[in-house]
Amino acid sequence: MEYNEKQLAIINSAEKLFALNGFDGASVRDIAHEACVNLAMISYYFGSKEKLMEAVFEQRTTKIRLKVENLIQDTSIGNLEKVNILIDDYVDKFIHQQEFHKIMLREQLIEKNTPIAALIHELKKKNMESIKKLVMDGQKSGEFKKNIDVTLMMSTLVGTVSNIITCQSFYREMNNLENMTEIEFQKHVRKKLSTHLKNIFKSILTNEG
Amino acid sequence: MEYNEKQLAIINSAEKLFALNGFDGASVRDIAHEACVNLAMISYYFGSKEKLMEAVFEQRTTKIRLKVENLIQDTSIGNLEKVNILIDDYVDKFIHQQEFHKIMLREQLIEKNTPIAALIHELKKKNMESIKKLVMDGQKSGEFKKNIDVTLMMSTLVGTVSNIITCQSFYREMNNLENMTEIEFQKHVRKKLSTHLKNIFKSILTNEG
Amino acid sequence: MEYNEKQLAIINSAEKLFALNGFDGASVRDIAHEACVNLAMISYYFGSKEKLMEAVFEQRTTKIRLKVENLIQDTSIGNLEKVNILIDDYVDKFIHQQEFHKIMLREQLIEKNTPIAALIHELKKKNMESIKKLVMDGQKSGEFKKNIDVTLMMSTLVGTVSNIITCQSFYREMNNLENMTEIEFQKHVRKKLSTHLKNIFKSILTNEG
Amino acid sequence: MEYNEKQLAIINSAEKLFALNGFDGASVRDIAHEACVNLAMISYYFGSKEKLMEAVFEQRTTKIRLKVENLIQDTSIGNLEKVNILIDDYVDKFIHQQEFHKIMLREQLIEKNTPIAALIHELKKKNMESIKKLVMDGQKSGEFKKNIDVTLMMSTLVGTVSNIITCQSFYREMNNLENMTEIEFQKHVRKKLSTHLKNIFKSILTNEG
DNA sequence: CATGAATGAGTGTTCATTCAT
DNA sequence: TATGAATGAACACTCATTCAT
Repeated sequence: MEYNEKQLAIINSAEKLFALNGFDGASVRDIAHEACVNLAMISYYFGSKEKLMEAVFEQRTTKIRLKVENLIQDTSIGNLEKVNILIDDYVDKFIHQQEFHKIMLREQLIEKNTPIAALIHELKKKNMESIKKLVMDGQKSGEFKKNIDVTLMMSTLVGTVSNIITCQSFYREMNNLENMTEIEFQKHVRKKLSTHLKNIFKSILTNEG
Repeated sequence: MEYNEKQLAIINSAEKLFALNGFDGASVRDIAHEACVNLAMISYYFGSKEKLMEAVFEQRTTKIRLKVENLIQDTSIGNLEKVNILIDDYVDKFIHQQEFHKIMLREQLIEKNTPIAALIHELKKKNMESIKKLVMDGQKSGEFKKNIDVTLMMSTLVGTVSNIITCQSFYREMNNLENMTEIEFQKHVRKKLSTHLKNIFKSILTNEG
Repeated sequence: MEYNEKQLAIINSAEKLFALNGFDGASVRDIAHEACVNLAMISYYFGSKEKLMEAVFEQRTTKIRLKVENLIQDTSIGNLEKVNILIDDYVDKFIHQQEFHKIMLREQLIEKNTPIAALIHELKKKNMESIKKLVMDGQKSGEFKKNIDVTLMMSTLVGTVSNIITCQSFYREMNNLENMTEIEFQKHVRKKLSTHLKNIFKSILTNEG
Repeated sequence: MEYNEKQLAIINSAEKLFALNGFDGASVRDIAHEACVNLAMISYYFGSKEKLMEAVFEQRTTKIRLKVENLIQDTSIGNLEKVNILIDDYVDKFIHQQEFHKIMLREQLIEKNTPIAALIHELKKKNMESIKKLVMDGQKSGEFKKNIDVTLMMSTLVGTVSNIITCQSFYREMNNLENMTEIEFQKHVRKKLSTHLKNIFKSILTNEG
């Protein structure tokens, strides 16, 4: 699906306001105003508020899937190194698409079988399969331990990053980083998170620290 | 603050629907209907929808704080063991108050300075201070390593548990546990999460695996 | 009808708030709060908000009627002097029962046949008959002119006083009396109004100025 | 500000119902029904019930101010004649805009500093200044007496007319005019009021009757 | 006698959506 | 294609009143 300039403006504004106020808390009026388009355009282009949310998801998730699959199939990189690349990718993705990921976190709290829930589920399933394959490869090659709970491991990756992103102002306060610029802070968190998670994963996957 | 039966029914229904649909997605009508009380009772007892949300928080958080502080001060337990108890407490709390914690996760996504945001902030700050003290005690006694990023460590604890709770149906699917009863599943997850987190914390805090 | 202390407190509070906010604008909650009585007491004592309004009227109007009738029948006073006494009475009544008269002004704007409208109507009718008799007496004695439109004359009396009372802050401003105390101002207005109206009535009723 | 047909229908219905029931007594639902428009249109066009009231005022008061000012500046008319024209204008205005003037009377009973109170205040102030100038002109030319209380004089004008308008059914009854048509009655009252007030003003302003 | 609790009807307002143009 | 106007449904909340105690 390709969108014109106005449609993209709507999608971006929707992403921002959905992230900030939630689906119900963000009105199509506000989104239209933020995007500087006529209110009726949203229904006109996307059909409904729900369909707009789906468009936001579709727009942000299409590029994500391929990356992981390509990485797994690359035979020139060791499996632990692949894991480390994956961690860095994940951290980066979260940091640079904070708004979208806030929407995802929110949507996962809803237990209804919405089309968006289906999209998220599929995305996570595909990802999980790739990671499982990666772990099995590592186990076959002797790099990784046996008996690794991949789901739990991924929960730690996703959960830790989500938590830091969600609570970044708290993180700043706890570590006296209130005066850092946003850019500096992102750089700082990126480094810290990367090291922290790589250490954890090494400990989970391999036999020594 | 003590609540009568009807007030508690309202609080419980509110907790459930706020968790399920978010603050804006849950209407006071639905909450009143769920609690089998007249619509006007909610305003009558709590003043407003916002105040009801605050009552939900107040009701759930008052008991939490003391536990951690008491644990820290107990001199009969080793520091690593204290950490393990803390992990088990945390996992249990999340599992048994899933709905409330979903509300907390949601509220933290909002960046506004609501009274509830203040309550959450205070709770987290107090908790963090206790944990920091615990880690320092462990470092003084030589049990724990130097240079431990407590904030990151706690993010891993909270984030991992949150993620598992949020995505429990996905977790069931990934591990072929769809047919487990809710009780069995909780027991299973409790054990798994506990072991997983204790391993991670041991690796973070101490020098060997 | 005799009222106990609480009932009188309610009536007084009702008078104040009805005058300030109108019948619909004053809630029974506010009245109960102002009177420091339980909300349910109002329905309990007076039956309904409407009945409370009637009680306010009944309480304030019972004493008024007699005065005029007695004055008319007094044979020791000249008719023009009677008119002057009447004017002074009227001015005083308005000044000292401002709140109640504001309610009356408001009620007369409503064209519905409420019980209160009937009370007001009866009061005005009785009054008007007395005045008509007074004017006829004066005409018979030769003190007053023929062809006097008593209704119009009374409209000028009532209308002028009402207008001054209603717009007293405007009157203060126009005459640079903003710094006068309430008591001083009432005294001032009383004198001014009295003279003004007596002059007008003399001009209407008699043949020279 | 120019209004379309629907907006004018809303304003007219609002004027009618505000006059009849007061601001609080007239619901936007009733106004919408009276104007045969959808309930939401009122918020859509005017923003709120209060803003609608302001629109009613704005719509009715814009044309009024100029008239008086132009009259004062006309050098071809004597000052007493100007006063008489003013009286006729005033009487006419009240008779033909009864509903709006009832709203004004009501609003002046409220002592809050609403935007409408400000509008009324400004209107009255401007008017009063013009009249003061007119009286001073008359005094300079020797037509009028010295020591004239313009505020009281205007209170008599406005108050008398207000009272007659407010109590017109009582006036009909007192003068046995119940069977007159509305038009005939207006004509009758107009004539009576005009003469009555002109006499009073002559007596107030000049030295003989 | 008095009242806290409770209620159905009603309030003004906002919502996502549709439609005529 | 684009939009100002319009709408029915729903919103949170307040109302005057009632009732069990």
